[in-house]
Amino acid sequence: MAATLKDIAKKVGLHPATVSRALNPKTSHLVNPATVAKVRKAASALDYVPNPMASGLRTSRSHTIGVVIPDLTNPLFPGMVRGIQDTLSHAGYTPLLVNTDNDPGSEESVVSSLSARRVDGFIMATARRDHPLLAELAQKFPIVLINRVTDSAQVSSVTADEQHGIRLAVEHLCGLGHAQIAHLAGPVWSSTGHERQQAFARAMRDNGLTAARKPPAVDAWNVEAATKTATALLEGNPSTTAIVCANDQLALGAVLAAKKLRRKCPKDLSVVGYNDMPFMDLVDPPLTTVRVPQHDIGAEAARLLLSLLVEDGAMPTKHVRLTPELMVRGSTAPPRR
Amino acid sequence: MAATLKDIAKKVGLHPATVSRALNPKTSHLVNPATVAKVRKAASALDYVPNPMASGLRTSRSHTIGVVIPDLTNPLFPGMVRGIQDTLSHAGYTPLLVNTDNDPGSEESVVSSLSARRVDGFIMATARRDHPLLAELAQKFPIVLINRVTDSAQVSSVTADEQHGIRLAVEHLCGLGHAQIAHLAGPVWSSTGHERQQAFARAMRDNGLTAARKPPAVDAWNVEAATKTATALLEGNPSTTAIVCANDQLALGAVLAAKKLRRKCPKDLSVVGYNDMPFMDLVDPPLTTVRVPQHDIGAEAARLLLSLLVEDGAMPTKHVRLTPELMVRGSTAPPRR
DNA sequence: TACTATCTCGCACACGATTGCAGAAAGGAG
DNA sequence: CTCCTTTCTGCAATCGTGTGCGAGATAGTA
Repeated sequence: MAATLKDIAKKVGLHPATVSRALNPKTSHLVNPATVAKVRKAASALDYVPNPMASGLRTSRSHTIGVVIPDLTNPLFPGMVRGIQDTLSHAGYTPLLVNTDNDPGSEESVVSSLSARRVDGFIMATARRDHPLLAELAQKFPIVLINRVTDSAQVSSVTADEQHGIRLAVEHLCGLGHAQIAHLAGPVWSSTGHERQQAFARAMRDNGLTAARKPPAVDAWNVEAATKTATALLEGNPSTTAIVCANDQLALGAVLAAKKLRRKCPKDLSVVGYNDMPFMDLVDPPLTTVRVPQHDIGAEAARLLLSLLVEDGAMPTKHVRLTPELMVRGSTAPPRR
Repeated sequence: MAATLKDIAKKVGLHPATVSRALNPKTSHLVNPATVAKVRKAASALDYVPNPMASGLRTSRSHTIGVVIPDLTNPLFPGMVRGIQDTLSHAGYTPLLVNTDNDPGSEESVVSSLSARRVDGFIMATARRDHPLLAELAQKFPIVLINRVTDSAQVSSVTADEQHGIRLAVEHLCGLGHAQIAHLAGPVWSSTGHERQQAFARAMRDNGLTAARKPPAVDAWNVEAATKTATALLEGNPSTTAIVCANDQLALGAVLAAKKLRRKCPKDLSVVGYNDMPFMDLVDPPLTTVRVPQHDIGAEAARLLLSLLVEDGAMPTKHVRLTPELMVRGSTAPPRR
């Protein structure tokens, strides 16, 4: 049905090989400019589109990229995915999207199905600090991590500057007059949970405040788990006037916990989130949060991976950190005295 | 690097063709069970994974499905996409995801890039009521529509039962004692906007109420446009005590409009949304809305498309309607008297 | 004129899997 | 023992592109 190189060749009276060279920008200099033009004209007249399976079979490059995320329904990710899609598609690459639900077993199966598809590389948002599979995979494929990184940093990454983001949150609360500030930490197996926790301790110290040595850590990035942990935090430390949360879901949980304990947010408790998911300006109360440039992270990761592909492994690993921004809304206020 | 049929053949002393038949469930009955077992063992010993480009080239089936949605960052879609992914992957198919931003030009370009990739079929969430490109595409590919349908219904679809969903909303408001109920309609070029509007008129009639002949229609599915239109609605009809909105974004806009006009929701105005996007239980006020089974819609669409693929066009078009459910929350209350 | 360098193009094969066809072997019936 | 059927496997071609190699043509130089 669809036109092939052979059809074009027959039409213009040339050999398919010549047509191939003429249409390929990298080899068209090997053929007479006049015939190139002739071939191009015939190609578009026949609506020729190259068959990616045939060329992929020959060159063993699929022009597809595996994109591995925990869960697409987590509003943090669609923005990043769009950044990836928009950038990759301009370069003739197609992302193949899969979810792991943060389950290592399921990750292994989706990754192997992607490599069965012969993807040319990976963009992964599922890194854990200790991640044997990732190290192994990095031997065979170019990989760029987004959002999270792994401890043994042999893999390139694009993340937000956690240090800076948390500092913005802490200094905002200090500026409002808070001194009893707690951190509601995320899972420690993820770099985001870990780094934000470290960043919090440092930011507190730099502002002359003392943080709890071991902030309570939520064991999953969701509202329900956060509500439980935040309740315990507030019951254990009733003097707390503000909480910096490791992400927006945790912040929503903290607000719910406060509500349960009859503490009004922001009057009795200020809460700061992280990520600025869609509609966080419309929740009750509108959430003060650290906005990370989701689209940019995805786009930058895609660009980085594309350059890894052309360099073909001969590129040093690179860690890009994008700067987040504080969105001040209704969930923070001066402490009650 | 990766093992091929030839490698297996050499190892067990057979011809590649026999190995191919042995490993393919559809042809393995042609080969001696004993040798099948031998081949299988050798295959797993060599970590054999079939090369999809090679088999695709030969069979001209890519085992990929184009999934066309307006915008992944619209929280309505991730749930559907996951339903699609989960179902397709179990059947050995891979979805290729693209966004159109509701722009026909961009839709044409992404669709052509997908057919250049030789997808085996399409799942589309971008149908407009009048949609020439879609009709044309349906000639060449199996297609299943989700969420929206097209007027000339020659294409299978999986949607929510709009009639039923809107009726739930209207009867809920009637039950609370509302009589001055308005509809904030979505874009009329989309079947969802149109059908919900029709459904609203009918539900009102069935409940002995009169609806405005021509409800104000928002021209895009977003909060900003909705706020403007809702403001105009409320200023033009101050006696309105409740609004049924064509989707959640519009409902959020209606709430904002009310706030701007110093009418409290739900005390002075009840608002009902549609879709039940994530976190709609945490906005201010918690949104009463019609929940559509997003994951199920995606999963069902994938199943339908898969059966279209095996039937190879010899299947009548089928329209599946899934039943939505009303989530009663804080944005609706009895009218003030 | 002869020789070399350059440009342009065709030939043939490879990539890895699928499949129609045919032939060998084995088994059964008469 | 012969003939026929069934079962299993090999052969070879094919899908559409890409690419090393070489042949022919043309141009340039001495």
